Amino acid sequence: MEPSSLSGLPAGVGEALEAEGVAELYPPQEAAVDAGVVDGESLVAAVPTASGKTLIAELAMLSSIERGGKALYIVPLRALASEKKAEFERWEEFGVTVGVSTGNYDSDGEWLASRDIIVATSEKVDSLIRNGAPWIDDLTCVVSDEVHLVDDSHRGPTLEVTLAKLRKVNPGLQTVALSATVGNADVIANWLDAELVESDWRPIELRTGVHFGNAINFDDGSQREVPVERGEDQTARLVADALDTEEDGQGGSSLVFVNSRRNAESSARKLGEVTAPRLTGDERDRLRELAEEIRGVSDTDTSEDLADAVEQGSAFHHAGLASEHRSLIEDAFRDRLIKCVSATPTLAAGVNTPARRVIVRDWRRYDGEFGGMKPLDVLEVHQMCGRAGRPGLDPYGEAVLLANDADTREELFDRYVWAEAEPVRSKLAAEPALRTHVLATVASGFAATREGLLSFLDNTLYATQTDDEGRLAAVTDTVLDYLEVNGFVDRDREGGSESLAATGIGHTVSRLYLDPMSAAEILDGLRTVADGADAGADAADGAFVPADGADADPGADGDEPGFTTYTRADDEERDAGAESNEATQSEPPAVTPLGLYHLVSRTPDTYELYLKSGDREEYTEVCYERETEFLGDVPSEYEDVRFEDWLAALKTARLLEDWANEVDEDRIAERYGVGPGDIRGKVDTAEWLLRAAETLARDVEGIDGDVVVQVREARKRLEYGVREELLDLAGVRNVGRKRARRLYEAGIESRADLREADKAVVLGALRGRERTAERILENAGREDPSLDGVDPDRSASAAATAGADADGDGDGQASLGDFG
DNA sequence: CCGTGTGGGATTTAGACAGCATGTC
DNA sequence: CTAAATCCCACACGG
Repeated sequence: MEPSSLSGLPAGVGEALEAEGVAELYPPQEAAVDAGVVDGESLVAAVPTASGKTLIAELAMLSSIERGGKALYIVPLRALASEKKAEFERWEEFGVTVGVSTGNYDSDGEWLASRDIIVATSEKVDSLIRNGAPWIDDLTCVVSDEVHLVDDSHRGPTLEVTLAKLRKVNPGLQTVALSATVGNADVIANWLDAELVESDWRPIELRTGVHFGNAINFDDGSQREVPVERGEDQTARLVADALDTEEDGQGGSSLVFVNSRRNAESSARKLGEVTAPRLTGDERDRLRELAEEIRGVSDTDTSEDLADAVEQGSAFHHAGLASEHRSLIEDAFRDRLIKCVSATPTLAAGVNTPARRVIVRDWRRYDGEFGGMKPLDVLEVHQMCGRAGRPGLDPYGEAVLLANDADTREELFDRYVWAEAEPVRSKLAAEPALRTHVLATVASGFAATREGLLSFLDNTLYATQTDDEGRLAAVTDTVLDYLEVNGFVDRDREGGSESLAATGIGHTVSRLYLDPMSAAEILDGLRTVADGADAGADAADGAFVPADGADADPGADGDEPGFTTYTRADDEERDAGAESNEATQSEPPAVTPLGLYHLVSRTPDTYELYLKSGDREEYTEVCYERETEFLGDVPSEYEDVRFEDWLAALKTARLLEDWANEVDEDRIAERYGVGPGDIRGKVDTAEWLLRAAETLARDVEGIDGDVVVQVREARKRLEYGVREELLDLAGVRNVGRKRARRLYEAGIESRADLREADKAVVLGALRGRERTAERILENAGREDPSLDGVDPDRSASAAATAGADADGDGDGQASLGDFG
């Protein structure tokens, strides 16, 4: 079937596809057309990665738009949103407009409403529905990329509920779901009332095999000799082999999957010895430039190590990298400049980064709950393998699993090569998931009664999959109790039915996209400040918290009945013993940034930092030293199982405090054992939660107005990464934490000072960077920012960084360090 | 005395979505 | 209940 023979697409699209080189649709694409994708039929396409799924989605969206409609493309990752947007923008010449909406990159609502295609993450779509984005009603086509992620216990329920809502709002909606090949695609199709197209077909041949001893044995029966000498590294040998095998005049790049960040880094270092000797002089030069760029992103050890590896033509990739690092690596790998990337699963499901050869070095990963090394899911390994073979560059792709002995080789064949991916199972019937979605469903008007709620939930994948009819209702009731007790939902039981309505705060929480448990924790903490001596009694009015840590169970996968007991906060207090609570009961604690950072860090919306050995001791000490700063009760060190989590949150809070005290990034990375990406991530999350806290504090009665100001300041200090006295300066564009501190040390303490100050001093403080200084003066609103003929005042830069590296101990003074 | 090598026990362990506007004369 | 690479430190060795 030729693209130009398709009817229903905007004029010229078929021809344009042919011009792109799509002379003939791929078999799965043709099957999708036969199933009616261009005629508005719903469809589930369960086909391998890189087999033309995106074109199926494009055919659906473009034909829908041609009929006067509007399409939404849902992605699982922010990075994919921009990738897809760029891809879809090639249709703009046919009059099709594209917009994106994600947490970081948001276009204004009205502008979005005018776009034909909107690309967004599932959470963002959920949020847009909660906030009543008007264009949701206009959608005629929704595409869900990587739907098999409904299986994810944390984010799957959001996708599931969001699709159910979209379909409810718009009954005629064409739903196109793109899935990896999974065991039960038919169940998904059944749920979405869609046709099913299932295929193993790939445009580029993929051979999957296992290497052991001197050869790779492939699934097609073929064998490739790759002898490994004694003492030689298996992975290195395979990477070298791919590089030395020229196809199209070029050696093949490799992607190595490993099971930890540290392994990724050490693997990249070792493989540099393989790639470096195979680089051309030109490549070496370009890699050196790239390495410099990487060093410029961040001055942490991680960044330095990455740059060192990259100079050798090898790189690592994991979530500890800053996002700029990640895209630099991804781009250079796609450009074949970097020959080999050692990665954690970040690259398996992320943006498109194919390689000739994929090496799955580690097929087991540590899992605390499992109690040891757990074999990866078949689906995950298949996704990794699917990265093998670059369309248009490689004639074939090779995926190789590594075995140390013959038994393992057989096991790997059985477990992964011959195996079908696991069936997808909904994780909706777990408390944390339902807590959020029940509130949102009620708040945004999808249900006004308990029965209505249950009947709405009947449209989810969970409902079509479960054999236990009562379970969803049981968890829903538990969650409703929780929401009612915390004042988010009003229930009215009359006769046989029960009406539900979100309270004012309930609406706010839903719109802020907070986990209701986070909101409860935050409100509880803020109220402690409001009424001082009455704090305990006040908390008892509204704040109930699960006592058994039910939420700390990420494995709640819908199999075990949820088990939660609710305890009044003041009972907790009594149980916990008096020693840690005396201070909070007798007088209102002064609100400090640390207190607020801890408050948001212990919320289920913040991912916990790992407590290393020695951390327990260290943070227990901090806990006592700074006892008065915590908002709410401190769990007892000896009697409360939550103490461990509390300490982990304290570690996060200290990281945030350091950031807000201008501690250098590399120092923080070292002190907390994290990468630059982790720091940015923590700061971002905390900023988001503090903003939400600010809104909550304003909306709720009984919270002191002064608290709102404190929350805002703590948040702004995180946003800019500066101490209080630099807030004004750091608000000027092009002035970050470093420049603000230098200006301040030079005597320029505010935006107003910038407008008045001696230009020579400004220039000196900015180390003689004329262009930068001019831009900054302009942004500060100076009338005549020109620095022509101004000589930098050298003495102004001498004081730079004094006090900038001080350890934060929360009293606003530089201290002598943390070794005392 | 000190740098270097060795061995065994201790330590550590993947990923990543959301909102939203502030200060001034 | 399950692993394995790496780190850390003590200790031995040789110059």
